[in-house]
Amino acid sequence: MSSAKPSKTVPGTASPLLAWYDRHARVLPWRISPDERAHGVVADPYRVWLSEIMLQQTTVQAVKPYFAAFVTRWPTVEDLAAAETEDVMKAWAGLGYYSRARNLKRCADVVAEDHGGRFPDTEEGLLTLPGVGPYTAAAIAAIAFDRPAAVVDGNIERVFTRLFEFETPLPSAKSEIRTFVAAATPADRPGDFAQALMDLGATICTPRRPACALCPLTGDCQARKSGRQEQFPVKLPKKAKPVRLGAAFVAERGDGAVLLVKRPDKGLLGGMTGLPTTNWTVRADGETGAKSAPFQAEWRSKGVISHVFTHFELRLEVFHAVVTAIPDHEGWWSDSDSLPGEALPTVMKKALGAAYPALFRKGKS
DNA sequence: GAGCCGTGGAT
DNA sequence: TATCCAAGGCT
Repeated sequence: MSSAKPSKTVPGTASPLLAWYDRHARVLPWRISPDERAHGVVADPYRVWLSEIMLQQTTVQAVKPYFAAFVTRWPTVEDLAAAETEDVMKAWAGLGYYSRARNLKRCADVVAEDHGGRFPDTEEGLLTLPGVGPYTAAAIAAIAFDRPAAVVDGNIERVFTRLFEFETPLPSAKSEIRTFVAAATPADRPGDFAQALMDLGATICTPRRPACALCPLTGDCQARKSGRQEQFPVKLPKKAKPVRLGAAFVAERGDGAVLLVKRPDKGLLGGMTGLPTTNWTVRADGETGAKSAPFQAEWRSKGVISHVFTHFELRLEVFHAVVTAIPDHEGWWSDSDSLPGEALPTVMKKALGAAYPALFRKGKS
């Protein structure tokens, strides 16, 4: 239940917002500026789609270099469809949420093979694509095809829960928010409208200390009127993150190459490259020491690295050994030339950094 | 609906 | 240091 009353329209919202956007739109590599759009420049659906997938739960700053690398290497959806999944995973390494990368490749294949290389231009059609959910379908429909879709992301949730003081905690309030956004979305410039709301949420209507004095909607905002703008959105309390323990093993061959393995396609770090590890368990038992190594060697501890995942914290003890006899073990040996290009998630680079401080500093390659 | 799924920057 | 959280989707 919400204290906000349903309404068919949101008077005065679209016009001042778009006027603000015309002056203050962020300049982003995947974006058509409001001026360009007004002069008939059309967005490239491939770039809009790629950016929207990368931006899921990920900051603009983190996405920028990945977006540039992808569009340089794979300028069109056909190019991406022709790529090897393994190369896509390598290019995605470090960005997180790796199921996005697999779905990205699957989606490119579907668009290339089933849709003649053209993205569906309706929300319903886009929703059928792998990795494209309600938000992304609406965003692509609005931004790439200028359709009046109700785009609701985290920014827009924050803006609307403040405008109308939604007391219902997220995520329960989502459907109600969507109704309000749909009512507010104009038939004219729906793509710019959605991007304007997101820019407003990112730069003015921020989670903490929103700059209400600079907001084009400040006169329409109920939370601002009552001075409770920082109380919204209301969210359910979060669960504490348990700690899991484990061990990782850096086996070095005589020539310096390191043994790597491919992780299962599903689950944590699915489809990515990693070091051989134990299972990661909440119990500090015999499965976390050198004796749990995949094969016999002169294992020496190189310390414990800590890494925080979405739903648990990992403390990983890293063991290193120079192996003389080549062990019978799955995987491949990667030398110093190929190692930086492997599909290694950040936690694995951290573990390698414990064994080779000079090569992997702070988890970077 | 709720759990799973990464990472790095800001405060 | 601890906490939050950023253009969510899948199961």
